[in-house]
Amino acid sequence: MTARSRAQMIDETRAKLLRAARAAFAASGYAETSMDELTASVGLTRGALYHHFGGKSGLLAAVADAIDADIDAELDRVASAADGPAEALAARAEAFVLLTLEPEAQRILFRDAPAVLGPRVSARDSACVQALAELIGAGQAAGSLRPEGSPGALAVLVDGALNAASAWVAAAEPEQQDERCAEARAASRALIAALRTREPDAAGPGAA
Amino acid sequence: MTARSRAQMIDETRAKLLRAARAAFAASGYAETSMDELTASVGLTRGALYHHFGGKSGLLAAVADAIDADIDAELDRVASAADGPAEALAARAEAFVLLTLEPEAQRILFRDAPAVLGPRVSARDSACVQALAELIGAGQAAGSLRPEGSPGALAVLVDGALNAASAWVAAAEPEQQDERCAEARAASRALIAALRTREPDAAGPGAA
DNA sequence: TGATTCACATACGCGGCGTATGTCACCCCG
DNA sequence: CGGGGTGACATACGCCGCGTATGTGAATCA
Repeated sequence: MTARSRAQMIDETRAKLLRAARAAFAASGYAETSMDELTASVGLTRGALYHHFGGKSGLLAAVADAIDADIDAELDRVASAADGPAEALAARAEAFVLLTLEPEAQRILFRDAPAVLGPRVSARDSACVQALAELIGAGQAAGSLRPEGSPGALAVLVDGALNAASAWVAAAEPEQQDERCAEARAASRALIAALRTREPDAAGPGAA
Repeated sequence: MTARSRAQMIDETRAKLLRAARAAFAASGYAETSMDELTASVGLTRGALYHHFGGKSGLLAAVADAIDADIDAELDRVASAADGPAEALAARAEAFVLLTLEPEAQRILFRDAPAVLGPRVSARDSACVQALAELIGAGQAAGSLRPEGSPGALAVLVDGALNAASAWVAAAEPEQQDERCAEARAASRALIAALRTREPDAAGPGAA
């Protein structure tokens, strides 16, 4: 029983750091979060931090990865209900704006991580972008999405648009929040709709 | 002659700080730029910095404003040649991706400024977003752009998409840069084209 | 059971920021 | 035209936070 308690302790240490960092970064931001306080808050010191994550930015990267994975998983669940890539794309877009309104995504994924980790990292980051690219490619192949533009590039654009929409909503005063949210979702829907071919797949490819 | 040299000296001090900061922030990033070195490089001390800009972040804000204004002005020139809002929108989008490839825009406008100044500031920042919103509104009114989605929200989305496209190109390895750039421009064109109405303004509203 | 390794804690030094305070030149007004 | 006031900086101080080098005790393995 103690045989594996070693490995368990390690995992738990990592998990504690991750959880605390996720909360602290979301609440106070990366720069304003002291690693001394962070580690002390879970009964550790900075030594553990540097051992497991290599430094403050390594911790940020791990946190960002976790959040991105969570969001992507949730989007997958949402989109799996839709039939056809164009529908799935629309579903993902709509859900994305809502899912990323929390400080975790806003502050960590959209603000701090790109700045600290660099765009190269934050572009690759996205399981979300990957998923978008695949859906767009499938939609183009099925004829339900306009064929102009490569799936990869379009995915980047769409992801950027959705990120901006989400940030725009989150940046609103609480009173305007709901109004902006509706506006942003409508605009997102319009943008995705614009990418679809106007004639349904009349004589187009059959099943999707 | 010395009568106005006082005000001139002040302006020149500000300008020296601005210029040095613009170069240093673009080259090394905000966090890695020491204000001691920055001010010393133009023969001043941090005292001058805090006097004129209130602090490091104030300097960043001033630099970001300047860059944004430069880009917006250039985009205005480009778009003024186009006839009709939809054409102007397309022209701005295409030019935007190219104009923002330099480190000044990439590093300062897209990376550091949003993170340090906050999204509220960096959303408002954009003279560019304003311009997009006006063009979209005009295009919708003229019938050359699809009417779904509010101009304000769509402008945010389009701006986000273009920012992402630009960052995506800039993040590429030098060898892939040209290829990605072409791809990004094509995708941007496709996105804007998708927002246009397919039938020209056949029996639509007359004047803009 | 002893040596080794690993997961942390401790200790140190440095740089950078913000602020409080000082100083000197210019401006205004009597 | 000269003295007080104001503004544009420079100087000095203290603090915090990071990274790294080093120490230590417990668990693992031979």
